[in-house]
Amino acid sequence: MSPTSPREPAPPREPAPARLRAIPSRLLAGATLVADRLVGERLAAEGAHKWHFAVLLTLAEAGPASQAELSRRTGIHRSDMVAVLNDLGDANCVRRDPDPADRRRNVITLTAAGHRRLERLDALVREAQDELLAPLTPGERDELTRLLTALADHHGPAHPRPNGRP
Amino acid sequence: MSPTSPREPAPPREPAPARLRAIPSRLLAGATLVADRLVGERLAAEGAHKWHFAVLLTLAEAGPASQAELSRRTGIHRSDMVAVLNDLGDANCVRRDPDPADRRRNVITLTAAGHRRLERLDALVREAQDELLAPLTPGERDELTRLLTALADHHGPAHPRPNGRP
DNA sequence: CGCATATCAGAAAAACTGATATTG
DNA sequence: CCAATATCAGTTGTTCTGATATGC
Repeated sequence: MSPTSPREPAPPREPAPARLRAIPSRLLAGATLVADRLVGERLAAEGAHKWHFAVLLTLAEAGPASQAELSRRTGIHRSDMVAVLNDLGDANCVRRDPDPADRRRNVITLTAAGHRRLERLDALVREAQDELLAPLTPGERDELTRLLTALADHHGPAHPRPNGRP
Repeated sequence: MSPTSPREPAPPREPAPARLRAIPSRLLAGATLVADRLVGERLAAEGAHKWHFAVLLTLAEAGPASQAELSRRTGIHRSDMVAVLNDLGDANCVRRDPDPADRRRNVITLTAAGHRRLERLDALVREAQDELLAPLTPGERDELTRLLTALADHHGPAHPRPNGRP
């Protein structure tokens, strides 16, 4: 049950070469790994995944939407959105009603329970961010966020995109 | 063959909610996705993966090592190291000799061809970093690297670690 | 015996592909 | 007829688990 239970005795680490440690893409990957673990462990303790949080927050901020809209806004693939909404629906966090104006669509709406659930998950996610950024001063945290936002703005929405493989 | 060939017509993007976009762990994940694509595409064009680069660089900087040492230094799992070294061995980039002092170990050594291969891959990786960091000034690039290094130093080696799942 | 090493076979998680039926 | 939507079934990629044989 405890999400913080390493079962292997923490392998002794040997130092990675300095040149390897200084490569930005590797630093990013490492930080993302830590961040995903901090967020994931906390959400898992509540039986949730980051997808649920992303969908709930998107509904709260942008209002009811079709599944395709939610997919584009959160970056979760349309095929995977179905299961996420099944989970949220089973927990009565969202309603899924056919759109009378366009009967291909389902209108996904946040319920009161969904809003409460979001508040709980949001607290956990904020906690995780605090632990992640603990070694930085408040000014440095803002600066990091600013720099990462600049990267996101420049490179476009960094959601998973279609594979460019033949 | 072209690694930059999106085959789906680039789906129209709807804006992600501001609160979602401002979460550091999500910004990190997005930047990592972009970074991995930039690096991966370039290396794939040479028939390489980031693992090959990491192993070659580690050998060049820290000298010959056993597979277990390489695994701990690069963060690549021991089980996966085998295939990576098979690839590098097939391309004559490394030699894999039994260690006379400890016959459980293989001593992995960088060859001259491996060193040339590293130089080529290193140029591609540097290129990718430049494209990734293009929107930032040189000062900002250093600052980003500094902040990410602080995170890495604080949270320990951010290599994939054993799963804390029962 | 316990522990590390190299290796292999396969599970698990995540993202993606492709097909389908339905509706605009 | 073509485009979008929701859904399902299956594939690819990567990482991790578990087991084995060997040697310290």
